[in-house]
Amino acid sequence: MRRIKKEDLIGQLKEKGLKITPQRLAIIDALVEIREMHPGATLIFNEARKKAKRVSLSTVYATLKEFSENGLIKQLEFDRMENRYDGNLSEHINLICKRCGKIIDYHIPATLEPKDIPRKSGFLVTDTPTGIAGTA
Amino acid sequence: MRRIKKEDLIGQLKEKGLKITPQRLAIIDALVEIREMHPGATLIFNEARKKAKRVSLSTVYATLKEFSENGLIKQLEFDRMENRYDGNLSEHINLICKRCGKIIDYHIPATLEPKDIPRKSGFLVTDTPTGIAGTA
DNA sequence: CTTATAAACTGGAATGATTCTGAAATGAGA
DNA sequence: TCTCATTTCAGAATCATTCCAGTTTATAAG
Repeated sequence: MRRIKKEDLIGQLKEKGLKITPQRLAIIDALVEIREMHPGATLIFNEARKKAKRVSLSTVYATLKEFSENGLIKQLEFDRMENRYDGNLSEHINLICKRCGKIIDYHIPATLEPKDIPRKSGFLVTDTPTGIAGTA
Repeated sequence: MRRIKKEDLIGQLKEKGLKITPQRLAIIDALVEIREMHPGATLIFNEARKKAKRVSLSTVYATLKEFSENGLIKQLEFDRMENRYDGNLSEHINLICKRCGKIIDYHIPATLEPKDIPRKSGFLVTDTPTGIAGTA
């Protein structure tokens, strides 16, 4: 699984003409370090605060939104729970439990047909890279 | 990817009648060494300072401007806006379990019509990584 | 080797735009 | 209704860059 790299994110910030601030660096650090899961804004906020004292929750939200709008990270939105943010833009599917909130990056063998997914996993598609408009 | 050569730059300085100063040499060194990234003025400044103690940020700005005005370096080294990270958004679906909490990365076969996924799999599409929010 | 002088350098201040903050508002779920 | 995640907003702070005035320096001419 590919991991996000700090330099990559910073480089993309520059390319997009976004400014590099201590807050953004702290958030990037948090994203890089909390790699074992799909962190929500609150967790990122807490982690970022360890890096830079002056980070507000509003900024975390705004920054994550900014980042995902610019393709630096992926924002995973769900009906009934806190948003999660995914720094891993490689080929994978995010599965999220609506009940307990756990998120897993899972790689399915190429032989598995999409139509078999519901039967085998009972999961719900919440994100696709091919441009499908979202649906409730 | 084009490479910058130190001797080239120095030679061009002479041709253009520009003076060869320690600061400019330091900046050239910095440019040569960090050419794999998209260095901003600040990064070049920091790098140049390692070479020559006496370099100011003002000088870095002025020098970079001077250099690009004289064609020594291409402007794209500093302010190109296009994304150099191609292929970040790969073909995959994010799946979320509504019941048990598992997450699955599913690689979409070329034959599968994205908009058929919800119907065929029983999954729900709520987001796309192309920057178009598809969230319901 | 000097000297003259235009070019280059410096630190700080100015600039315009972006970003941050904290509190209050919103909105959906329990 | 209560709670919690998220958004909004206006003013404050910060960022990247340029500008400026005074000082230093590279280099060509003597």
